[in-house]
Parts: sequence; C-alpha cells; structure tokens
Amino acid sequence: MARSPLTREAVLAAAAALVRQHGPDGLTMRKLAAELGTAVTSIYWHVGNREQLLDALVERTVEDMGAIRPVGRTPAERVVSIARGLRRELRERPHLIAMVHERGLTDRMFLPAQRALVAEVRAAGLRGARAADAVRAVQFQVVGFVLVERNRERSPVQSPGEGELWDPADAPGDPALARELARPADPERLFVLSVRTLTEALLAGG
Amino acid sequence: MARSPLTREAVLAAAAALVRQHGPDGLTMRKLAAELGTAVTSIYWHVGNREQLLDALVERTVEDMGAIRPVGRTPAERVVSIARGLRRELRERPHLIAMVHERGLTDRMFLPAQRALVAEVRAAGLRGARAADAVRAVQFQVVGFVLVERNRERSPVQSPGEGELWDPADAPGDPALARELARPADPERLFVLSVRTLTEALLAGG
DNA sequence: ACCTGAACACCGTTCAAGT
DNA sequence: ACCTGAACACCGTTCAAGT
Repeated sequence: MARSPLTREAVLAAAAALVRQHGPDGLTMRKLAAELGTAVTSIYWHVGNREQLLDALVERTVEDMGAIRPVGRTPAERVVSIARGLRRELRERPHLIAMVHERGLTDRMFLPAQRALVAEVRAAGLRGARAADAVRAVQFQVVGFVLVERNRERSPVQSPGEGELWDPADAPGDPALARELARPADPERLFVLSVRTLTEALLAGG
Repeated sequence: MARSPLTREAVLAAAAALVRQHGPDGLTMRKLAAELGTAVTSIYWHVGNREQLLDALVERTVEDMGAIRPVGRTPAERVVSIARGLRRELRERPHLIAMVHERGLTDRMFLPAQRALVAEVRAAGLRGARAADAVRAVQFQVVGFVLVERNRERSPVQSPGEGELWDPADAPGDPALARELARPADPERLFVLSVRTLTEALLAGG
C-alpha cells in the first residue's frame, strides 16, 4: 500500500469511504492519513483542511444527483414519480445528504428536480405565483419527509416508542385507530400517500 | 460568581444556555466549567459525562413541549392552528429539538400534539387506519418543514442561491413564475399553504 | 512540487488525592 | 459528600525543514 504518490483523487475516495461507513464524525484527519499511509499533513497539501475536504465530498454528491425521469400519464402521477426518485436517491447517501443539507446546498442539489416539477405543474395548467407555490410545497414536503424518516431510522429504539404510548383508551370507540398508531409507520406508503394527496390538491385548480 | 456550592440544577441551566447560543458543539466540558467557575471534573460528579448531560437537557425539552391549544371553527382550521403552534415551539429551540430528534425521542415529544390531531381528525369523521394516516401525514409534514426551513436559515448564502439559478428562459412564457422562484420563499406563508392544502384534502372524504 | 515530524491549542474522561 | 489538578488519549492545524 501507499507506494504510489498521493493524489487529490485518492484522498477524496478514502475520505468518502470513511464517511459512508462511519459518518462525518468518523472522518478524522489522522485516521484518513493512516488509511492512506501518509503523514497527516500531506492531506492538507492536496485538499486543504478538513472543512474543505468535506466541501469537496459534498460538491461531488451534488453533481451526482442528476437525472430525473418522470413517469406516469398525468402531471400528478409524474410529480409523485419525481418525488419517489428523489427519496430513493436521498436515502442511498444518508450521510452525504446530511452534509449537503448542513452546507445549505440543498437548493442547488434540487435544481434538476425543481425544473422537472416546474414542467409538470405547468402541464397541469398552473401559472405564476401559484405554480411557484406548488413546486416549493412539494419540494419542501419531499425533503422534509426524508429528513424525518432518516432520523427515525438512526434512532431505532424509541424510549418509549409510539407503541407503548398509545393504548385503546386514547382513541375512545376506535380500537383500529389506536392499534394503527401503536404500530410503527410504513414510511414508503405514508410518503406516497402524503405526496399524492398534497400534489392532487395543489394541481386541482389548474 | 461561583461562590455557592455547585448543583445539578446550575450545571443544567448553564449547559442549556451554551447550547441555546452556540449549539451542541458549543458545549464543551471545559467551557462549561469556566462558566460555572469550577473544575471541569466537578461537572462529572453532578451530571455524569457529556452524553448524560445532553440526555438530561433533552429530557427537559421533551417535558416542556406540553400545551397545545387548537383554535378555529372547523377541524381543518384547528389542525392548521396546531401545526402553527408546533412550528413556533420547534423554532424557539432549534438546537434542542435537533438533539431530541437525534436521540429518537421525537415521537414522545409529539405525543400531546398527536393526541390533539387525533381529536380533530376524528371530529372530521375519519376513523381507523385512515385517521392514523392523516395524523401521521400532518405530523411528518410539520416536522419536515421545520427541519428544511431551519437549514435554509442556517445557511443564508446559497452558492448559488435559487436567485441565480432561475432565469426567465427556464420557464418559457411565464416570467411571473421565474421571478417568483428567483425570490426567496416566504416560509410562514408556504407553511400555512402546505399544511392547509394537505389537511383539507386528507379530511375531505371523512 | 510534494512530503515530513514537531509543536500548539484544543477536546472528553479517569483517577488518586484532598477536604 | 463534594471538589481538585494531573495525566491520558485523542483531535485539527501550522510551520519550518526536508527532498
């Protein structure tokens, strides 16, 4: 190992691997140097300090979030398909997405998706400020949902979870409701339901 | 300063102040000790290590998120008022809320709000699984929105921001839409619009 | 141009020692 | 029961010195 000269590329690759496995906190300059078989300070020459290194990883992630391919026959269906695509891409890179988020680059990362949403909203007949509101409402909903969902997964053991909090006495005369709330939510189903409901309502008056 | 004997209460108060001002990363055991005028190690005697200290702060926050007072004449109006109340409370404690989230206590923190939402959804005539879905969809939307919003505020200078990304050529024949997307969103308005639209659609078939 | 080790200023935590 | 300083194992970063 570590015979060939160090390159910016090698540093970024090793750093990305560390972040993917252990999250941003797992990326220390010293561990990274050990991984690369170099002195800690060599890293600074190639990619700058830790902050700049993370910025470079984030930049790469933003560039990767490219292609959006809407499917479906109605604008509403295509909006839902865009939303599902976004969710899938976000969930594949949880740590990196969080870092994009922290650096305030979410808007830029979402630009391709936003353009796709604009097209669908216009196809549904919306114009001007109403169209802009619809696009943003969906965008906020998708990003927000994924953030909430990710947090739930990261902390699997709720103490106490919804399960222990809900008992039938809380929903008088509706044991099915209490039972449902005592069960963990199915995120995929809830996501599609939420996005579809919101989208159809937003596009309705087009 | 720092004449009276150190108490668990004093440690928690000083720690909460540090977190409120500088976020969790701004809370170091050494700064906290300096603030309190004691040795670093005294803190450990009163509240345990840093992790346990943060846990105690989180616990306090969860307990504080109590009263929900729905206003409005229709269930939908009252749901919106609950959502606005939640948003306000979340925005007052951004750092602490993030910590609650990281520790997986969000569900417990939201239990009072969830009960209030259940009441309104039932008042609108929803039952069983459909009622549970509606409650959760609103809950996810509110929390998600606040998370996205908070991130946008934390990083005011997008590089590039939506402003530079959108020019009229992107929305052919609709300069008003392009102009609107080039302007920063009004979060309060977008929030109410989103929640109202989603809620009314969810409650419609009750 | 590229890499190095030493040094600095920070961390959280442990622990034996004080009162 | 409460508080202390010293010590340990970690950090990120700078910098003069090497090739």
